[in-house]
Amino acid sequence: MAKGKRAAAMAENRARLIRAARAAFATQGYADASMDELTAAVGLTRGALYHNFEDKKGLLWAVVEQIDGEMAERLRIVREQAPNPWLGLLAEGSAYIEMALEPEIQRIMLLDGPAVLGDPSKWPGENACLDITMRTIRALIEQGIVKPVDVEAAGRLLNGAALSAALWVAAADDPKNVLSKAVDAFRVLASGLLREAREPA
Amino acid sequence: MAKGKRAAAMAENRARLIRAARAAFATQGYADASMDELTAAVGLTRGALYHNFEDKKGLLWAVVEQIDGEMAERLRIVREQAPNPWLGLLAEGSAYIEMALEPEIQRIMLLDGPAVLGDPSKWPGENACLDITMRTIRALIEQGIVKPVDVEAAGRLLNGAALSAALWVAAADDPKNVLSKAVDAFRVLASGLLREAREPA
DNA sequence: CCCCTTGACATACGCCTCGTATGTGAGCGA
DNA sequence: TCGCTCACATACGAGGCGTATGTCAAGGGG
Repeated sequence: MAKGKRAAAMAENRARLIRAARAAFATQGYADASMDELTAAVGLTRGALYHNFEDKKGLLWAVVEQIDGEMAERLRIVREQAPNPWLGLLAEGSAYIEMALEPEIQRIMLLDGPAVLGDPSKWPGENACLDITMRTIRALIEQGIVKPVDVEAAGRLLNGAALSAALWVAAADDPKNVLSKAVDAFRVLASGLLREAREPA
Repeated sequence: MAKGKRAAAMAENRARLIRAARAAFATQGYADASMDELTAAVGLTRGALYHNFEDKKGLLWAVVEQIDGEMAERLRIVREQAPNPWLGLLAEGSAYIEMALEPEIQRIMLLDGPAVLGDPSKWPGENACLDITMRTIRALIEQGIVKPVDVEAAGRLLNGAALSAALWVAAADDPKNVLSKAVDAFRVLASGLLREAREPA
């Protein structure tokens, strides 16, 4: 039981730093987040940071990977609960839009992440959200519900549309009203993928 | 003739600083661009910068406004050259995607801009690109070509899809091939807006 | 013609932050 | 028990931003 005492403590501290970083990055933004304050908030110093992570960017990488995994899991659940694949795709889109309303996701994943770490399509973990969308589209094409479009292209554009919608909703004075408009528009655009003009039951 | 000698020189210096900032921000990114180097590159010092602009962010604001205006003008020309409004909308989308391939636009307008200045939908100049797209959609709805969707919602999602496509193309190893896939997918999504399943001649 | 004000810019300074190099004390093997 | 290792703290240097202060040309009044 006294086996990995050091390692366990280190993992605990890593987790604490990541938790603090999520909060700091989300509220102050990456650039304005001070590593001194961040580490002190969990009773450590910058020494711990640069021992556990490569640098400030490395900490952001860790945060992004964690959030990315959480988002993918949530999207997976939403899709599996839908009555059919097509509605699953639409539900994914809505869920994505709603997730992007959360300040943490918006700030870290959609604003600072791309600016600091570069294009999300090159992130390791392959941007799990996109991966799920693509899988759904592929399945719909195989079932003949969706036109035989390029899967990656369609997935990326759909995600982009949802993201844009989310940012719009997030910045709106009247989020509820705007949210419904955004979801409607998303469905209209997505319907362009359908082989038949009418949606499947 | 010797009337506004001071003012003219100042305008000239302002323009030079903005030009230098466009280059520096595009190549190094906003955060890594040193104001000392930037001003020295045009034979000035930071004193001139903080006299002409509020601060580093203020310089970015000026750069963003300038680029935004240029993009709007280019989009306007593309739209006007199209044979009909619907093709104009598609051409705008393609043009937008292609513009986002330019490192300057990509880095400043799509990455650092939103991260530093906040959501683009709140930028003054109203994000002229979006404005044009919305006007086109409104006209198409009035002509009965496009479904009566919410104009702003449709415009924002279309722009978002195009933006996402652009980032994808920009980061691709094989830009040419990916570009055509992206444009195809954009047209498929846009076709969801059509009242009739088939495109107008 | 001189002086004085104004404004555009340069210079100098303080503060903060990041990254690294060095110190230190607890844990684990021999 | 001795000593090595490693996780972390401390100390230091470099650089960047923003501001306060200095300076010199341009223009107006006497």
